[in-house]
Amino acid sequence: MGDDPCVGETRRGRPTMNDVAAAAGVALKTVSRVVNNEPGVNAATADRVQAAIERLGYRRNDSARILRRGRTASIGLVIEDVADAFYSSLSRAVEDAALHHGYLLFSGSSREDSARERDLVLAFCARRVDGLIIVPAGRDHAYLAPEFDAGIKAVFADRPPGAGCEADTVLCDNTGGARAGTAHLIAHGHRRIAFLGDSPAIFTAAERLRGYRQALAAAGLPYDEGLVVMGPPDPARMRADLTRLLTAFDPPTALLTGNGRTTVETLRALASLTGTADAGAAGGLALVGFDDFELADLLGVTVVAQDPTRLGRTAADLLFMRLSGDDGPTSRIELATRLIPRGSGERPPLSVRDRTAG
Amino acid sequence: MGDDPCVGETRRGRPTMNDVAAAAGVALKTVSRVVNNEPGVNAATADRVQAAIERLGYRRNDSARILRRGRTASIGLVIEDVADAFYSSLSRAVEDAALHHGYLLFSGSSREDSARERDLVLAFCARRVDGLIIVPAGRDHAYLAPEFDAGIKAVFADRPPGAGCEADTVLCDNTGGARAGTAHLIAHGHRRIAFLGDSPAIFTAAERLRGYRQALAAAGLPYDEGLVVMGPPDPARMRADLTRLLTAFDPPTALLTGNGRTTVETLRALASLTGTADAGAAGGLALVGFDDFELADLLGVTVVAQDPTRLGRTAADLLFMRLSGDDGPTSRIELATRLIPRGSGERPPLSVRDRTAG
DNA sequence: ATGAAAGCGCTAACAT
DNA sequence: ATGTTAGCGCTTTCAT
Repeated sequence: MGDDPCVGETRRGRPTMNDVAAAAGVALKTVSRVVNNEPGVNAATADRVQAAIERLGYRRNDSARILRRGRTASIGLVIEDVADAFYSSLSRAVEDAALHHGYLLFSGSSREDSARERDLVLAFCARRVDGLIIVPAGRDHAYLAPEFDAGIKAVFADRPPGAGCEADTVLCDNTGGARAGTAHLIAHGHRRIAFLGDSPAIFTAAERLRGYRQALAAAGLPYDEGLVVMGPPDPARMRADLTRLLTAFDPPTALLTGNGRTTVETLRALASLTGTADAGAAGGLALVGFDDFELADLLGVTVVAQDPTRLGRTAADLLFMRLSGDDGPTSRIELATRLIPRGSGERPPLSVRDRTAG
Repeated sequence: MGDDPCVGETRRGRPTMNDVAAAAGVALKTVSRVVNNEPGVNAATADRVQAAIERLGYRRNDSARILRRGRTASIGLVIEDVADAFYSSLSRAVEDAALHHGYLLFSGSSREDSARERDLVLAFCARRVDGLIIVPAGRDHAYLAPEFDAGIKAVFADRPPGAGCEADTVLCDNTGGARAGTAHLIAHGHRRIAFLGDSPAIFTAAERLRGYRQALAAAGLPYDEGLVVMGPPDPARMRADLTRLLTAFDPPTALLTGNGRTTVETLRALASLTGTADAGAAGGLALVGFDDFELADLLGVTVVAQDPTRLGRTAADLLFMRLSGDDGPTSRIELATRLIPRGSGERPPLSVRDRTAG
């Protein structure tokens, strides 16, 4: 003690392998071997090095390691909003997979802003993530071309990449799910079914609208634009739209809501409009929600359930296959949805009930 | 075309500043200046460099930059579980703050596992994050000492650090909230109030139990261990415990549930036990939940609301103050809770209602 | 089993 | 306004 190393211990912000080597009286490379569990180090030497590491509080600087090795063992995840239950479940699934493969995760929310999506992706690329899982906000992914050239792997989740961008994609069966939900309402006697969707610029919203129309067409029902409301799930806007719908001359007897937040806001609006606390039955309207949500079971809300966990896991699996060298053609997977009847979607139209009841 | 740079364009995984410099016919440093928007570059030169950057698809390698500069402009966030609404709201607030300050965010979930908490934190430190926001799973943070020595800043959120670890901390007023919730039930005539909390090893669960006891004591009510059930919110276990509680000789007339998941699982269990869909009123029991949750308004559930967004924002503010040089004494902030009456907590005891009704 | 030297791609300090 | 040089902390390659 008292020699050079001691000075080194407080000198810079952090001790380096050099400091550890000096403290342990070995060469830099030996420290590297110990830190990385490489074979070919005498047990006694290794112990000495380990002791120095602990004494100095040494931690390997991964920036330097990454710079040298070229691989970062990290992936980037861009979603729409962590605070949304759908995406937080997806995040968790991706996180689990990353953990399992020994990868670290960068994550960020695009807030449905394509510039922000790009900035996040490029920031992650600047950190040289090995791969990306992207829920795209934008429809132009030309900015990814240099990254792909550089060997970065990307998987798109929930929404496909923009035209011209070839990449693995995992989607939910949006049209099929919306078709099934609509058909379910039709099967229960509804003829005037309103669709309350998110902003039509969002891929999933447009696809679900398509499924709704397909189901109407398949049943020979007319498509009435007056029954379709698309837009971000703003409570005030939705209340106004619902009021308009329900007080119209020929109001809908059933609603199909386009995503979790829309469903929840619809339930709120109905509760306040009809003054009833029993949201599931509000106004006697039938309701099927696209996307399951916490407590939908207690509220008795019939839903077309997606599986965000499976979505995340599938996307991660695909990505890690690419990262382990898979070079096959890109795949596009569509995950099935599942209709869960809980009461709100099985009510017959009010008029029919009136007739049978009266 | 056809000259050296073209070879360079496909040679390595990624073009470097050197490649750009060669392609633009300038020196490395000039490229650096352009990339980093440093002043002192002729507009024409800058354009030439910019063109080369775009042509080659150059992106700065942040690992190299970080290695050289020593600052990473990134922070690490360790929470308990992204898929939990409380923590995903907190995450989003931290993410917003990080974005606002131009920082990138590493995040990970500890799953209530202290080893995993430590691994995540140390992995983030190996990436040389500038700061950390930690919702600790463990109670020993000695492993952070070398990181603190190295100048890493950490803020603890939702739960305090282990003994001997001095760091900024932001908590909710757990005891005060639980006290208020319990007092609310007592004020509505309840004398036998059960407490359903999470595992007692969790700081917040223990604090809330403390608040519950304080309120009982303040009202001169006895503490009955038979009315207290602590444990992770496993549906089956909770059903069994609730059944036992409610079929006991002297059952509680009110419940205080210890966190969001516990509240939700309690509602589920009550709904299935009493066979009623009206979860809020299930069994005629009064109920106050600690922590607000989506749709609690529709279900009419009275809660003691925390503010996870504010928690995250406050923690981030504290961290960024430290990162910008604040070196004052560590602070410990307690955020107030808010009791939101929605019906379930205002019901008088069943026996009293029987008496007045009959 | 151990070590010396080179260099990953960048920025900081110092020329010119 | 532009260029040169050194070196961040590590891994790789090649000795010994």
